[in-house]
Amino acid sequence: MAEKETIDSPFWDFHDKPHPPGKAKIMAALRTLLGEKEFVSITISDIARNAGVTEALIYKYFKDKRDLLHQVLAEYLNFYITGTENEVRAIKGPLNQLRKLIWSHINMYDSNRVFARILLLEVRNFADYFLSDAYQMVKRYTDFLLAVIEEGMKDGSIRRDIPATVIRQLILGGIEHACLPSTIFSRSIDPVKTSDNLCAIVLEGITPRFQPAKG
Amino acid sequence: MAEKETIDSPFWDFHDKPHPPGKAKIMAALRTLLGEKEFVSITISDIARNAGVTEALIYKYFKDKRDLLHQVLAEYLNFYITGTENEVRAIKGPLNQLRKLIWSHINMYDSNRVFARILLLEVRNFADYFLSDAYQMVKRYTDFLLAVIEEGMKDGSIRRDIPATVIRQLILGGIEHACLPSTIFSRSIDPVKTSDNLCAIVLEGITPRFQPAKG
Amino acid sequence: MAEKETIDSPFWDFHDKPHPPGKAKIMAALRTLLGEKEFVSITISDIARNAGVTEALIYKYFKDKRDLLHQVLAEYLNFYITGTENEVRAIKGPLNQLRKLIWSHINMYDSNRVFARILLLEVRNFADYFLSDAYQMVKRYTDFLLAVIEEGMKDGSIRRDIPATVIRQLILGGIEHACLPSTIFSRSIDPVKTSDNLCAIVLEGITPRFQPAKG
Amino acid sequence: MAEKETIDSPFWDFHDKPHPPGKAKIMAALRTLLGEKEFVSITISDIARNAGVTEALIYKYFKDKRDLLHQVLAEYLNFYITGTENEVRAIKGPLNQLRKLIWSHINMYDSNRVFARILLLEVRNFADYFLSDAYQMVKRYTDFLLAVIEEGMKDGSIRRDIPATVIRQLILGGIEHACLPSTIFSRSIDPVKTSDNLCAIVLEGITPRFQPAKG
DNA sequence: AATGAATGAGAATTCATTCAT
DNA sequence: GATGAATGAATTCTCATTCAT
Repeated sequence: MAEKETIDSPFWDFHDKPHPPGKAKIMAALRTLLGEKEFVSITISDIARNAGVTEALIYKYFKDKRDLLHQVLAEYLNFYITGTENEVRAIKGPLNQLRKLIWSHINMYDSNRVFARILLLEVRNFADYFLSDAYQMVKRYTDFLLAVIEEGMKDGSIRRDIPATVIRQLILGGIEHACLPSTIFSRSIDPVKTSDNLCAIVLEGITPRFQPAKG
Repeated sequence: MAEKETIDSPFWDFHDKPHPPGKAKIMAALRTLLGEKEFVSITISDIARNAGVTEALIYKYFKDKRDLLHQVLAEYLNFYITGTENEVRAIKGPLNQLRKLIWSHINMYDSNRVFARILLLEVRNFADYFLSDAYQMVKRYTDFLLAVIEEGMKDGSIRRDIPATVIRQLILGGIEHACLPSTIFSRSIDPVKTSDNLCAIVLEGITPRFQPAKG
Repeated sequence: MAEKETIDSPFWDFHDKPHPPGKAKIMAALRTLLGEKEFVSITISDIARNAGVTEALIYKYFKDKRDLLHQVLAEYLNFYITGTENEVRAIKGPLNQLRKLIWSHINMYDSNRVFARILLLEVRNFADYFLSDAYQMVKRYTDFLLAVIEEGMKDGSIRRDIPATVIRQLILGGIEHACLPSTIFSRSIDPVKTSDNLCAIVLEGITPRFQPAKG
Repeated sequence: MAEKETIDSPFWDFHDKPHPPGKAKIMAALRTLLGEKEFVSITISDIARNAGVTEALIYKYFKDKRDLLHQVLAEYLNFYITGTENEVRAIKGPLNQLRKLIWSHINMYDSNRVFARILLLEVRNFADYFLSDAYQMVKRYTDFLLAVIEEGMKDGSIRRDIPATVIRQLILGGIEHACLPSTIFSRSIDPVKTSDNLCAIVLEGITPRFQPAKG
């Protein structure tokens, strides 16, 4: 998962126009605090103190507390999704690509609890999330996943009698199902084992097979 | 799961001395509100308004907001556990009893989302829960489960080389794993299918079997 | 200080018509609690709990919290003043009577911190005190003190060129001055030494003396 | 006692960086209210109303009600102590300095009842006082007093056979004893007479004297 | 680009008190 | 003579947010 980049430069530098220092400090502060407690119990005052800026500055850059969360999320998602897309494209064969995607996704949840919790828990109940850039990034990601599946249908490696969107739902649901409890109770996930298990079931189910001759 | 009783009389009437009207209204109000939003975002003022009482009355009957939650929980658990114990005792054979228990448990989570969410999510992070009556009820329940397992060991229907507490943990963990995601995202659970799956794995694993002759 | 009575029967039984049990328990509870904390931080609920009665009963017998305080005070003052008057009357000579009075007063403050604090601190800032029975008792006491002084003026043992009320004020002020710091900081008072010191100054000042022949 | 400064500029302007207007108004409001009633019965809402600010602003500048009290106190003490130190240093001879110190102290209690009451009564029962800046100022003051005494020992004007700290305790205890009742009952103190009396006893006791030849 | 000052709305909790029975 | 149920007004404190500079 893009080890190169994380060593040279963290994902929050990955921008055309880098953030002004204050904005960057604020986002970093929220990231830090999310590692310590839930979003609801993080206060603007916490964030400001942690960032070494005044509370007012937060409202210069962000509409409100949730907007800050969404921007932090979008930034991370942009980093993760862009990286993953590139890596996946470098692989041959839709099934192998799916494997890679599933592993990457689970591995991301495991190695980045903060974002796992935000994505799986904090963000979904609020309407404004679905209007945010972060949600746009997620859509870009699921569109990419869909494209991989459709590619597999086109080249015959994935059965065509189940709608691609259903298959996508199955995969995303499976990942979620596998990672949610660990995320909630802060247990670690074994990404290899978990993705292997999931692939065993899912890939088995979606690949076409010889019709066994009846009778 | 004691359908009969829920028709004639709801579980919150199940008491020798019924609650004073105000207390009952408060508990009912919390139950209602928990169906609408998370515990953290329910305010005392919400509860009071919903119950049609003053905020002060809540503090007459409950130490604080969490104590109210625990009492609501304890009341429900008392109802559920007592009912389940009776039904399970009426069944012959520890394995059948386990089956019944597992199904009841999952079915309770499915048909009572509010309590499922409280038990699986809201309550665990706070120390005072473990001092509450509600937790005592849970302990009574898990003791009962343990007793069923031990009974099975005694009569030979459950293997004796795994500690009973480990088996219990396996069952409870399996139930949790199966129900948590549905609970969080308010999806419905298919209790029969879910418990069948779980039983298939668990019961298979804990019943003794003929040693296949080697070679 | 009336040891006999305190052994046979405590002062709160000293009434023509004894209190109904609930009332007695309430007053006893306040007395107890005053030994533990300030009046302001004693709640009606504290008192009720301590007395083993309901809060409502307190309002059956007392207009409000301060009225309860005043009644407790009045009861004690009645006991103390009646006892002291009798003892003082049994003594011959106004100067000896004054001595006795001063000692008794100081000794009461020392051996009964609760009442010392109430009288010296809690009660004075509130207008309703001066309308209470307790204040009437205090007036009876200071009247008695005045009478002793006037008796001394009549029989020539006390000088007549200072108004009796001024002398009384001197005595009461002296007692207060001597006892207040100990009361506030919960130090013990040595009644004998303290009253001896006070008498040395006061009695010296108020007794008539030979006019030294001038020049 | 630095009369000059109190005319030109009140002590609460004595700072390098003056307080923000809101903070100053809050502190002034508490000072005012302390002249009217006890600290315990002054509410945050009282203070805010009196200062013409919102209650929330109080918590911007002060941790809580007691912290506000301590800061008000510290500010006054800083003013008083600094002024007194300077005046005392301008005097020659430790005994004269002690005289000045004692008079200043008593005079301060007399002319500034509000602070006298806080220092003598309100503040002592609470642990956090002893962690406050105000207490640090008091310590600075008593250290200064000790230094004067030790200076006197060095130059032979104060006897060396009593520990300096004991002498200090004697002086401070004497002042307290002399001022407490007047403070509580809002009577005025005569600083000259009171300090003369105190000095008569104390200075007499601590100066070395010719040993009278025995026999 | 950033700050300092201030706010309004509302959170949990406390407490003296009332009243019908 | 005593209780059980309930209240209203206050209290301390929190927090997201705004705005002039």
